[in-house]
Parts: sequence; C-alpha cells; structure tokens
Amino acid sequence: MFEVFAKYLLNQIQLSDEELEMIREVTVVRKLRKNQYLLQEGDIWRFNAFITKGCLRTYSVNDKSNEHIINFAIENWWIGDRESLLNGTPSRFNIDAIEDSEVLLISKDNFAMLTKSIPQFQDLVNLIIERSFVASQNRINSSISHSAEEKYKNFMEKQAHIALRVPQHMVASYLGITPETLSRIRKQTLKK
Amino acid sequence: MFEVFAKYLLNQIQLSDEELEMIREVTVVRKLRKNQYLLQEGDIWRFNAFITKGCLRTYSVNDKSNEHIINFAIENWWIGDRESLLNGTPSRFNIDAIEDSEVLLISKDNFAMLTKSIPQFQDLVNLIIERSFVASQNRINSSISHSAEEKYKNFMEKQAHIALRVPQHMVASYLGITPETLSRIRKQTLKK
DNA sequence: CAAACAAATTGACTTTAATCAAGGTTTTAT
DNA sequence: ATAAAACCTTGATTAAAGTCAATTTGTTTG
Repeated sequence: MFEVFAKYLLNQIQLSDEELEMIREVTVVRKLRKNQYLLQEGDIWRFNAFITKGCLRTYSVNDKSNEHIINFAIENWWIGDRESLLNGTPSRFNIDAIEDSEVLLISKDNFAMLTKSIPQFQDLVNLIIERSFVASQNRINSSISHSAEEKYKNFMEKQAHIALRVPQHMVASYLGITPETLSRIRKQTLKK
Repeated sequence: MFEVFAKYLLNQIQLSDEELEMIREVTVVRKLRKNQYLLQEGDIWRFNAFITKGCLRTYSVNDKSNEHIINFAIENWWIGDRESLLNGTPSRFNIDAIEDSEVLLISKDNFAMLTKSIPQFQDLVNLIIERSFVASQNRINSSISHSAEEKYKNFMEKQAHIALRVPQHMVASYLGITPETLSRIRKQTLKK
C-alpha cells in the first residue's frame, strides 16, 4: 500500500504532487508470508525498503547455528542491510517476516535519483540514518553496561509494543540471552 | 593543526581554495591534556569535532559508578555526542582525552552552513554517519553473539592499533567485561 | 632516584547466565 | 477436531564471568 508510505512522507516533509508521483513510480510492492525471507545471508542487498504492514527481523546465524536478532522492524519503519547496500558486499544477515507483511522496495539507483532530485527527501533520509546511529549507540551502551534483567526492563519500557508483538524467544535473542533466562527473569519481575 | 584536517578532506573530496578557506575560518583548535574532558555528562554538545592528534574515549557512568566505554577515537576521526547535538538534550556520556590531544571544533551552526554551501562536504558527512551506523550494527551483532574471548579476539583483529594504544582496563570496559576477566583471557590465548 | 600512584595479575570464592532435559501450553495446519 | 509443531516454563547441573583481596609490575613526577 503506497498510501501508507505517502502518509509517512507527507507527515515529515513537503512534497508536490509531481514529487510524490516520482516516488510512487519507482516503488515496488513485495508481499511476504510469515517466515518468508526478504534477504538471505550471502546475498547482496540492493534496495531501500519501507514496511507498510507487518513485522520483520534482521538476524545473524553463527557457527553453532544460533540466531541472533539485530533488529525488529514494523510498519512505518525502514529495513535492509546498509552495509551490503553501501559496499556491494554479500550480507552477513538474514531478514524475514515474523508476520504476514508488506514492503515497498526502491532500487539503489532509483533511490539515488530520488534523493538527488528531491532535497527534502535527502534530508529526511539523512535524519533517519542519524537517528538510527544514535539508537545503535544507546543499544551498545545498554548491552555493555546492563545485566540481562536490566536489558529486558529497558526494552519493555522503550519498545513494549514490539516486545508484546513478537515471540518471547525472539525477544531473548534480541537481548542476547537464552529463552530460559528470559522466562526466569519474567517470573521474577512478576513477583515484584 | 588544520593541515591534518585539510589533508583528510582533500583525500576524500575535491575542494576549491575558497571552500577550504571557508572551512578553515570556522574551525577552532582545542588542545586537551591527558585526562581532560571534552564533554561531561549533563552538558549539551554543540559541535562537530575532528581529532588531529591523540586519542579520546566516549563513556557512560552507571549508578555503581562503573565506567563503560562506548567508543575510542584517534587522529583523523570524528567524535562527539550526536544524540545531544541532534536533539539539544543533555548528554548521557563523557568524553575525555586518553592522551594529550588536539581537536578541531566546528559549531553546529557553522557546520550547517558548510554542509549547505559545499555539497560534496555534505555527501562526505552523510557517508561517515552511514559508515558509523554500519559499524555500530556490527558491534551490536558481536556483543549479542560472541563470548568475552571472541569479542576480544575480534577487537584485536579489527582494531589492534587501538587495543595496543590504550590501557588494558579500557579495552575491558569497551568490551563490556572486567579487567580481571580480560587479563585471564589474554593469559589463555598466549598459551595457544 | 625514590615515593606515590596507577595498572595488571593472580587466587579464592560468588553470582549470573547457559546448557540439558522434561513437561506443559498454545498455535498451526490438515 | 486433532495431530503435529512451536513455544514457554521449570528443575538440575555446568560453565562463564564477576567480585573481593592481595601482590606484582609499571609509570609518573616531585
């Protein structure tokens, strides 16, 4: 649904009808069933992707085949592997749908055309990347300075809507702890 | 030393003499003795800062007054609190000099003027922020999926020049482990 | 140069979280 | 509706890392 994207954009920047049309022309809708991949490790990611519906996760898989979730993303948020996109290198991550979802894709070239011809769109993109960086820094801070319980509380305070929407073992994976540990933490915190 | 900055810039983008002069005019040199603060928690960070000499760290301090290092930064790299700069909010971090250092400061307003009047400078800044974001994502991945030993090895492989330049207890702090644990890990890995 | 300080190491012990295994519970698909 | 999966919980045990305390090594600086 391009309408969701248009609303998101117009909420943050001014766009003429022509500019909005220019954007619409280069977006491709991709529907994903639950569990379906948007990106698999080893592939090169060549898009910018905006979620109009559903919930996805970005995760890595290590040698012992444990999954580690780097990020969740839901409606009105962007997703993709910026490292692969920026450098043209194979991705170390997987992205798949946690729910039936819908994503708008804009190829790298088309996206560059848009940012070049629509300055306020470029500004918005810059702002989003900068905010993403800030969020990452805060997550790093949390991960090196908090206990498992503190990380969970923190996540519940700041992103309860996601914590309640995805399976609990994925929350554990995102926090870097085991599902058993998370279950015990929850039991503890309920008592309090 | 503005020369270091000029060299860094010219290495990556084309700049006319006038553009370079425009940049020079708004940079302020700040010398820092070892242990001196560039930013203290609670202050608002209002600059973009480029390091021409030395080594600094960004860290947080928790309730138990443990320090946790978010980042190291050396010559030819940028430093600051982007969250505070972006939102005008008090910083949760401290930045201080690990060695006698020299930093070039450009105020937020002057920096905005530069990015506006020098498009290739804007592009460079965007690229740097994007790369920083990618680096953060990879560090998050490492922190949730690796053991203490793996994190240390990883850091040594990718940033040995920093690992060897700063005190060992700061490396521990950066990795989110105690100095004792790091000491033991090093003893182990020497045997192998 | 020596005293004072800061950093690193080591040992003994405790705490936290991971692992392994078994049962319940809920969800999904036929 | 029911069987199969997936998910969550719980207990027992093990492993990893933290804490506390003492000692050694290394670095500043008066």
